[in-house]
Amino acid sequence: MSAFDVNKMTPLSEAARRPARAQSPCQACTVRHLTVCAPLNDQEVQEVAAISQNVEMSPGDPLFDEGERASQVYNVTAGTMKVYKLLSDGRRQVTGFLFPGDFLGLANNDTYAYSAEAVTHATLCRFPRAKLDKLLERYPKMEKRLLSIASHELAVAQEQMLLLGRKTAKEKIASFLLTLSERAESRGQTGNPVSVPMSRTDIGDYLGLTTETVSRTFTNLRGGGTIALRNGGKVEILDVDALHDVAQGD
Amino acid sequence: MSAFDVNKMTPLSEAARRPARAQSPCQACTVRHLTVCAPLNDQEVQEVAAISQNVEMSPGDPLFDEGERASQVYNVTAGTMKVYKLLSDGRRQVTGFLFPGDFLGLANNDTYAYSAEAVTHATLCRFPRAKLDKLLERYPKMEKRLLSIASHELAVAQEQMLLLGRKTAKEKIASFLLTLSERAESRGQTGNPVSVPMSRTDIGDYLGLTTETVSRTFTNLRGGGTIALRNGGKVEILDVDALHDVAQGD
DNA sequence: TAGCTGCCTTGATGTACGTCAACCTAACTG
DNA sequence: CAGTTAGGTTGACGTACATCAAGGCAGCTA
Repeated sequence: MSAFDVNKMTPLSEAARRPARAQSPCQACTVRHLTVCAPLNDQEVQEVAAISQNVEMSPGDPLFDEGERASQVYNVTAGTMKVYKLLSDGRRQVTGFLFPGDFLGLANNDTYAYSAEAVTHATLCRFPRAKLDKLLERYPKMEKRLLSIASHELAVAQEQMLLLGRKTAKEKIASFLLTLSERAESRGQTGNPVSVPMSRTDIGDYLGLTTETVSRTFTNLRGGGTIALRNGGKVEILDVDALHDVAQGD
Repeated sequence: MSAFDVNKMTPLSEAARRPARAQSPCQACTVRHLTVCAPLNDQEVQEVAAISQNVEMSPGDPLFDEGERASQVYNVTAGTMKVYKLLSDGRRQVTGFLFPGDFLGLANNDTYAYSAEAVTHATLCRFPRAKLDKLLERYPKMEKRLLSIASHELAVAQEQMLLLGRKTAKEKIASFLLTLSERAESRGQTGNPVSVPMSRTDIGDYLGLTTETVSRTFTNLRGGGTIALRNGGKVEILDVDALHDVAQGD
C-alpha cells in the first residue's frame, strides 16, 4: 500500500477495505473500458485487473479532495459521482458528473485538481497510479486510449464553457437534460425518461445557477409542455425537438 | 498533400504557401516543445521537423472552423491565437488564448471542436495529423508528452469553468490578468507590466462578459490603484497582492 | 400519528451585469 | 488635413437571475 490511503478519509464498506486482489470484480470494467479502443489480449487484461481494487461509496461520501496527492486512478462501475472545485468563501463549481465507464483522477501532475464525491450509491474500480504507470510503459496502446479519453473530456469541457459563459438559465437546463439523456443512452440505459439523480443544488453548481433558478426553470419547461417531472428523480422529455430548440436558443 | 488544405480557406502569406519542408524553421519549436518532457535524440528531432511546415497569420485571419476535418495539428511559435465556439445566433465563447509553445487541434476525433483565429500577427508550426500519428506510433514517449499536455489543458479548462460559473466580473478580470501575467513569465516574457494583446470584445467573450463590463471593470481596478493601463495594450499590476485578493473574492 | 429533517417549490424584492446610446481617441485614407 | 472607421470608455436604464423568506412534501424516527 502507498503512503496515501483513500480509506483514511472516506467511509468505505467492508468489502472495499478488504484487499480484493484475487477475485477483483473490476475485471469487468477493465475489459470494458480500457480495451474499447485498444483491445488487450487476455494476459494483459489479467495484469490490469490484478492491480485494481473495488471501492463502494454512499451518497455524500467524499472520495478525495482538491490538492490531495493523486496516488489513485478510478473508474466508475456503478452509480453517479460528481467532481467540483471550491472558492475560499464556499462558492462551488461542479465541473462534471461521472457515470459508469468514466475515469476519475487522470490528472498528470501529482495532486488532484478537483474534489470528488458520491452523488448516489456508487462503486468504483481503483488503480494505484504507480502500478498503472508501469503498465502503461509496457502497453502504449493503453496510453493512446487515455489520450483519447482526455481529448474527449477536453471537448466536453469546452462545450460546458460555452454553456456557462453564454447560455441563459433555460438554455442551460435544456442542454443539461439533453446531455444527460444522450449519455444515458450511450451507456445502454433509457434516455427518456431520463434519470436525474443529483440534487437541485448540484445541478445549480454545475450550471452556474442557484437552486431556486433551477427549480423555477424546471417548472417553466414543465408549464410549456416540454418536459414532465416523474417520481424518483426522472424527467420525461415530452418534446425533444422543442428541448433542442431551447438548448440552442432559437 | 491531403485532401483538406488549410490554404484554401485561410488567407496566408506567400511564405506559408511555399512548401518550406527542407529548411523548415519549425525545428526550433519541435525541439523545444515536444521534447521538454520526453527528450528525443537528434535523429528523432529531425524526423519530426521534417514533417512540419511554417504558417504565418495576420490579426483576424481564421485558421480553421469548428466542425472542419481536423487534418492538421499546430504549435504556436510566435504571436497570440484565440479559439472559440459559437451559438447559432452569434453568441461567442472564447475557450482559450494561445501563446508560443501552445498546441492547437489536438482533438482525437476527426473534426475540430472549435474555431481558431489569429489575435495578433502569429506564426505556427503545422504538422499533418496522419504523419504525426505515424511518428507517435514509433515514439511512445511523444504520446506521453501529448497526454501530459491534454491533462494540463483539462485542469485549465476546469479552472475556467469555476471562473465562468461562480466568479463576479471583478474577480474574473483580476484572475484573467494574473493568469496572463503568470503565463507570460513562464514563457520568459515580462509578467509585469503584462501584455494584453486581445480586444475588450475577446476578453468579454472569454470571461462571459460584455465589452462594456470589461471596460468598466478595468476602470474600476484602475481607480482602486490596483492596476494601471499603459500604452500598447500593456497593463501594469501595481498591487499584486490586492489583485490576488480580488481574484479569490476576499 | 406526530414531529423531524432535507429537498423542493414559490413568491417578493434586490442587484450585478446587460443593453442601448453617445462620445472619445487613435489609426487609416484620400 | 478633414473624413472615416474601429476600439474603447462612460452614462442611463432594463432585466435575468440572485437573494431572502415562507411554505409544501416525502422519508425518517419514536
